[in-house]
Amino acid sequence: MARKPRADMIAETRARLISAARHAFGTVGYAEASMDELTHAAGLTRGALYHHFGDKKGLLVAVIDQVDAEMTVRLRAVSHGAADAWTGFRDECAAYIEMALEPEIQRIVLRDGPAVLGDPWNWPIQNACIRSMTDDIGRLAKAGIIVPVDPEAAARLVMGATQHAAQWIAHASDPQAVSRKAIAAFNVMLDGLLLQPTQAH
Amino acid sequence: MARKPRADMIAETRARLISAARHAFGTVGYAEASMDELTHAAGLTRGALYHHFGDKKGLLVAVIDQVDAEMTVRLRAVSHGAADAWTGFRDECAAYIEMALEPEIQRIVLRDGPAVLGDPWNWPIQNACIRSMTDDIGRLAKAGIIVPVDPEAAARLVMGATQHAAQWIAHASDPQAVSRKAIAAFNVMLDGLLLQPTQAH
DNA sequence: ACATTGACATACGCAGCGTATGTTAATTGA
DNA sequence: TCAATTAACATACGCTGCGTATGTCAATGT
Repeated sequence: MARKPRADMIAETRARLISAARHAFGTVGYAEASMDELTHAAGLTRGALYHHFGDKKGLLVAVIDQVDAEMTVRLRAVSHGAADAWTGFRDECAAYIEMALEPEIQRIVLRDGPAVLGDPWNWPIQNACIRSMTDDIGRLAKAGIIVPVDPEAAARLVMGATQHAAQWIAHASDPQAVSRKAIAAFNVMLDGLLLQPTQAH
Repeated sequence: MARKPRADMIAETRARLISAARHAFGTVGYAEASMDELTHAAGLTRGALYHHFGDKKGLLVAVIDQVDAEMTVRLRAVSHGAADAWTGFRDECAAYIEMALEPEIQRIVLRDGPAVLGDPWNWPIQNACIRSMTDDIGRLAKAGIIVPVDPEAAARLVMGATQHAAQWIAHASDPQAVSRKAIAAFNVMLDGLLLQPTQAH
């Protein structure tokens, strides 16, 4: 019974370590997370950790990869389910704001990741998100829906504004009210991209 | 000779420690900066450091305060020297991008600061910059130059886009070309705020 | 002049990361 | 089927580096 191939055991070990690390990094943060406590919580020792991930940073990379993959799936689902390109783009921005509000994503991907690993422009992380948004904007520009603008530049500006807005909301005393204000201002800025602005704020 | 009052000696000690820390944090980063090396470079020991700043984080706070003060002065100079409110606002945004390109500011204020101290919405840092930009936008809205939008929300979105753009530029293989693209896209977004867009890209 | 405060140095303990070494179980080859 | 080898993990160690406790000496107050 329990005819488990070795590869599955290894995958499970890795998954448990990543899961424990994800929880620790997401709550107390990367710097405060102890490798001893982390591995113990996963029912393992630091030996397993260093065997699989090399060092603490390697573990962080693995965690970020996992979170980023989930983010990409969620974003794709949003943009694919939209009626037209423009609303799809807006929905994707809104979805990104909501994701950036989640403490785990905010802490691990948006703060500790860049601080520990260096800025994300090099590592694969977030490039998936950027690429997705860049493609959307490129299509919108080609279709003549928005003003001709460099797609990647626009995508990066939008993502920057989005992340900032999310952190602002997350730390506000009244997140609901601040969220409304941020979304309203955000829509104004996005309308600025349209060739025929709705001006329907 | 050298009739130095005690207060001046203390101020000089603090200044030397902050200066050494600023250099270390700005080059190798907060996590990799050793307090021993740092204080030794300043001709002192860790005793002085812990006496004045409490702990490593306290030193980081002091460094950030200093850098932030300089940033605020530079931004105010830019906005005060502009012909009209709108160009003043644009100049300020451009100045902020340029500042965010400086490695010291990018690393200490924009990356390590938030990661180590938590998000900046609570500490005084950057609030000066935010306040300055918020005031500008508020005046522009009151004067009917831009669409009615919550000033703080707009300021935060603009700053977010700005910081992101700066990091993009800083890590590009061709910073000049990327900078042009970013500025162009940025102006498009800002024009979206205007009631009578120039559309002169 | 003497007491006191405070600026700074010295010395110590301890946590935590990384590595070197050991142990056990699964896979390979004949 | 049974070595032999490889690889997954545990154990043990050293070292760096932060924070604190203690000591010293100069400057200020009376």
